[in-house]
Amino acid sequence: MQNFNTINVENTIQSGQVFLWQKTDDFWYGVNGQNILKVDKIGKITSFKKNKSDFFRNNDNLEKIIKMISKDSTTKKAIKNYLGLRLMDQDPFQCMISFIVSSNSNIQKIKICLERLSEKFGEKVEFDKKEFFVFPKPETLAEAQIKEIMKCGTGYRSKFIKSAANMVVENKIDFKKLRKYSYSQTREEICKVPGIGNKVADCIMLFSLNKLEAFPLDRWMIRILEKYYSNFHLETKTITEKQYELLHEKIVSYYGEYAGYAQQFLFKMERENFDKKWL
DNA sequence: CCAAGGCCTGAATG
DNA sequence: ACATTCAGGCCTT
Repeated sequence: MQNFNTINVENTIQSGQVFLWQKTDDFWYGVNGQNILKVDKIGKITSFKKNKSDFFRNNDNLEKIIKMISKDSTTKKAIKNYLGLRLMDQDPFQCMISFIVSSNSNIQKIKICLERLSEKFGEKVEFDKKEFFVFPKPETLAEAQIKEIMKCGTGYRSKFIKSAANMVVENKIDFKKLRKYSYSQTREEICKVPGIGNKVADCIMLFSLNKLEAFPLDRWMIRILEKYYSNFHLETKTITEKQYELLHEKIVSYYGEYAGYAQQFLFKMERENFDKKWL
């Protein structure tokens, strides 16, 4: 019996939100900041450290949300096929670095870069008789040489990583505050970080700052919207900042305050149709 | 405000 | 083989 409270762990982890996850036996293990999470097939979490966060957002009213975003046959189909897909509430620093790294890249490479960063700058821990590297702390990356960060394969994004970490250390980016800010206030703040534009900002907000109206518009989402919808398209050839904002406003007025969930269902469906790899 | 080019890197393409 | 293109953007001109 599927109901709205059932979590499809497989689909959730394999939906482009997280990168440092692997499956061993019947469990998924993942790095979440300074913590390691172990998830069974129904989404029950045990962890290396105390885990007080609602990682799978069980407090969201999925029945209400799904009712609200079920606006058309395309969305309904995506929801029907991938019921149990959740948004995750990640460690914000790891999420921020992850999506800075993601720009102009692909999932496989992002994963490798993040693994190397963790190995090089994160602490080695043992959990459940296995070894893991937790995600680097902001201080560590802030103090790291750009040259050394570059060795992880992050290329021109390396200097962004360092200064982003530095802004967190200096409290210019305060995730606790941002979590309480509105969507637009938060976006304004995190877009001050070099390497964070509209798309990366939306990912960080949706996946780690509790901003469910965030709707990341990457190349895939633009393609999806143009394929299935007649009124969601860009007026320009390239994704300019203005056009991004206009399209985002249209989307939110269409789907409502939980638009981010709609994005995740659509993205998952279309990428599966094209048989893209997730991790 | 928009278009165009550059950018690390590695896999895919010709 | 080897060159070119492209990939889940961002920044500068």
